[in-house]
Amino acid sequence: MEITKREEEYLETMYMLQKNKGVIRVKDISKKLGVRPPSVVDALKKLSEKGLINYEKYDRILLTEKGLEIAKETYQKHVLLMKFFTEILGIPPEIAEEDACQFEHYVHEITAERMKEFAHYIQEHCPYVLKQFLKEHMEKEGAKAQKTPPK
Amino acid sequence: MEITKREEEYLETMYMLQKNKGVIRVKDISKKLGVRPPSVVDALKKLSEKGLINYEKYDRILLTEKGLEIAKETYQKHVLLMKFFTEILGIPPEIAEEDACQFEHYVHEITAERMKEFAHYIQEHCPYVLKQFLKEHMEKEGAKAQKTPPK
DNA sequence: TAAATTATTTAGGTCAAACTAATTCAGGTG
DNA sequence: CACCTGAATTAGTTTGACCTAAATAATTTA
Repeated sequence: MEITKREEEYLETMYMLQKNKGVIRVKDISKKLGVRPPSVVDALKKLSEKGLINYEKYDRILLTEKGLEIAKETYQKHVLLMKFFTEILGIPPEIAEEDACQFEHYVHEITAERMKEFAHYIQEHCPYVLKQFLKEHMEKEGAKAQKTPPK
Repeated sequence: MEITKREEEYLETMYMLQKNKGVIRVKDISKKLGVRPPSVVDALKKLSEKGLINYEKYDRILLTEKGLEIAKETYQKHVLLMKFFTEILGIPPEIAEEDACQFEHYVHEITAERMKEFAHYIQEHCPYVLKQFLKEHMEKEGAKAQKTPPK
């Protein structure tokens, strides 16, 4: 039983819903992933067969031990990538989000780990250089944001 | 006519074959992408319909203007990501290769661009810190490499 | 509690991307 | 030139991931 990238994404989404809303509903998964409810149900059936969630129709959805493990790993990579993209590279959150959402499913463990280490290392050893880099590159977006003036 | 990630990958592969071998053959695409020849032929037909290659069966394969453009863009992202992973993070080439091969199809323009700028910036403003970081992290792999002693 | 609304599920497709087995073509050799 | 081999192609399937339309269950509300 192989697990696909997309299934990983479903698990991660369910994990976050569980954390934030307390329950996992088809409708919310559907909204988060931008797919229609029937697609979610298809996915739930497969995940259930693979023993990654407990799912009986019209009943509440729960991640199993194994499912939770995968979801957490994925989520951690997501967080780590987000931090790197926003705090080191200064990428705007919405864009960083999309990049992280894809890369988290492909990136090797070693690369993810190294990105985290690098971030710490730079923040520790040359914080001013980093600050300067971010300042120079985030002015642009600041300017863009001004184009749609408040109020 | 949308172009898929996989089609982008086919185009990039063909571009590299063109550059390295002078001609593009089904067999070589097949080998590079790890798929069987019939799958390649399927892909070629679609790419042809989309006007990204010139393809008549049993005849030589050529990228069109548009196909070449996409191939080059993808290839450039690939190179840039490879540099970042190997020169900044110190990831071993084979692993960096796989990460780049996926991410190149998803990464936003701005993120890719920023990675390049960041690399230059760091190499310029704190080369010694970077050297030290790479040194510390590449010893491990050096050690691993020793496990299979030469000769 | 019966009716209306909303959520979920089933049934039946589509499309991309792969596969195997079988066929056709092209180039090189006896 | 006929044959052989390897490359390319066709035909027919499979699987993952999605969709729409229709049916069913659950929940809210009058």
